Amino acid sequence: MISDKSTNGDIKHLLHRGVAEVIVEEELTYLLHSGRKLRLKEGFDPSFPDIHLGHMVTLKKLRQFQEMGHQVVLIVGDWTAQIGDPSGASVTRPMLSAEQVKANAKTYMEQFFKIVDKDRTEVRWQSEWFGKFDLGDVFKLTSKFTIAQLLARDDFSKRYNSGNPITMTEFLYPLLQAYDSVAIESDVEFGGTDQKFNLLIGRELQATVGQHPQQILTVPLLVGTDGSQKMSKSLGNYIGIAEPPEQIYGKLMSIPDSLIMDYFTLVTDVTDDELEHIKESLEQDRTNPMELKKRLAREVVKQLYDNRSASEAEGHFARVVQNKEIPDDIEEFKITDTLLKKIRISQMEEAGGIGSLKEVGKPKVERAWIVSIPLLLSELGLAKSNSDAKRLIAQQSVRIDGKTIYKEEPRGLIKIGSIIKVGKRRFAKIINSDIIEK
RNA sequence: GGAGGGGUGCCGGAGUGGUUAAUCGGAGCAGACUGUAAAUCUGCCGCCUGGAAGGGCUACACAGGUUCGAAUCCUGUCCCCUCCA
Repeated sequence: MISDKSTNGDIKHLLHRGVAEVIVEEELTYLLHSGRKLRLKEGFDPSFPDIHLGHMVTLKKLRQFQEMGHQVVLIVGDWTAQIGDPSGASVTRPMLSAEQVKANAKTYMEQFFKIVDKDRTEVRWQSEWFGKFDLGDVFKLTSKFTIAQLLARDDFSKRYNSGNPITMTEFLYPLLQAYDSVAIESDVEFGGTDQKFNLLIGRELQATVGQHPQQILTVPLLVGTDGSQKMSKSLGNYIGIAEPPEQIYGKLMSIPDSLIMDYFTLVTDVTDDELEHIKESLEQDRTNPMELKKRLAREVVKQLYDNRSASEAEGHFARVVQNKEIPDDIEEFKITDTLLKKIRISQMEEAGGIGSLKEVGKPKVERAWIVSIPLLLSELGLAKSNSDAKRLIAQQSVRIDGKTIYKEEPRGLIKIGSIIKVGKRRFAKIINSDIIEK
């Protein structure tokens, strides 16, 4: 049963904070007052399994609805994923195999339930209904829409007019999504503003089969860390909610100032009053925006992890980034005979003779090797290739145990515990091999 | 079915026989400046080799061919787009 504790104020806040548009607002407001348990539809394509902060905006909204007693219906788009959502795309997307889809869905849901309440979620797979679809059903579905209707959509018409291909399956995509709404008898569907078209088609289809058309709630698209395009995995400007706290914190610190307000509004729970304060201090230049970003980063990490992780991430940031100290969780690489062979040990008398790995394997044996630094970097993945490594060295951005490597002398001394630093942020540590290789 | 246009490096997009690893822009990387912000400036930006100068290899849809020499010309194949039907 739905609690009727929710006041008008609550509902207003629910329908406005972090919301782009509600269709139809009066109707949804009415439904929320009605005491009925609403079915909230959220679909996803398991094509990219990682959820990022951009998705989080919708998920937070779902959570808020859940807290008022409503039911989320999560639809796994195992059919539509094979088509690829054409929304906002300027090119046709590649199709996915069924296995990929399954694996992705699993990962997705693990992340999904970090934010959405699992107990108030019903998970449905599209294949439940589309698995049974035959050509007759396809005819029935497609005959309800016209090409003109589909071309009304902005990204389709743009592509069409600029001579880019649109496949028939892409045209089908919105119809399938719409059918999902019918299949689960959705009351409200959620999505980013770029989904508006698809969501509206859902309303139309529901109406034609005699269902009450779903309400639509769209959320603004979060701009990615690059500050210009919407956050998306393929653009590489995203912050994944499953990333480690320091990563999330660090990435948030790197967003441009112009996005601070958006991020606070969309992905944190700071109160509207606080939002107002933040806005003012930004406008009046009262606070160093960096401080506001720290607050933001803390808030987000706190939500995704906990308070402690947030403080730790902050400490990490202060030490490593601001004071340029060496991080404590550097990636470690075992030194092995195979590795040494690859990076060419030059026999080294001055360091007291070069050890073979047999000796290295024994703990406490102090050994050092002179190795080719370019080879070392590419072997350890700190550079893309040998040539790349050489360029990095030429730019004097490679340091081993604090000593800069110069291109005139691209060899260097490494030993157990050596710290290799490339650029400002890439680190690696050499550790002993506990397995003695042949 | 007919007519026309096109496929170049991560992306966009020049280049129509040699001086082209291929103009330029974007992205990316490194450096300066900073607040891991913006803006700006500098360098790099196929792979291998060399401390460097340099050398080698691979590359302009694919496969052949012409030529001393081809991203550029010819033939075939594949793919894409537009218009007409």
